[in-house]
Amino acid sequence: MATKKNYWLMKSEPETFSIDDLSRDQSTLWEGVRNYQARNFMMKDMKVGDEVLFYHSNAQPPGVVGIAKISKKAQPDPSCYDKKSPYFDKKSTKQIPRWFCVEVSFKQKFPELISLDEIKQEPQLKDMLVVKKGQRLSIQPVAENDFLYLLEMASVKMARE
DNA sequence: GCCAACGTTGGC
DNA sequence: GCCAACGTTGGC
Repeated sequence: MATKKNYWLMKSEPETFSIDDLSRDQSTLWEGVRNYQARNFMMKDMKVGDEVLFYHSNAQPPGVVGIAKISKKAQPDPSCYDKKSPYFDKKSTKQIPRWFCVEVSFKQKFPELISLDEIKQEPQLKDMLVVKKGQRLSIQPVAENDFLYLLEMASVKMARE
């Protein structure tokens, strides 16, 4: 069992749930993940205290808008039992839940987003999954170095203002 | 709105 | 277990 802190990138469409929504609510259950790879990251690898790059997808421009942290480990995703929810899944039962979600808490909103384009322009960040073509996973692991480098980019921007 | 890149489903 | 058809994601 790893004790070292892990880093992640989590995508959300701002029209559905933005960094401002998280800032207002302070914490949220990350419901609606219906991809096994993403689910497995939440179930197996995410720990309370892990830090998260909050990413706006389908946005103009798309990019990292702030920082969040994992505040509760994975639990069965309540939205898969809700017939009215777009995330309802009749194959998921209370006895054998198929989908899980973690709780994510607000940490910080960047004064200015780090756009996908800027990330692509940094040779340092070329291994980040988010810049790779066809990488659609909504939850991605992030290397510590890349996480820190991105924070540095955010603080440089801050200082410039 | 388009479409490439995937992931999932279901017939066989 | 293969694979075609279909659905989704998400940048552009």
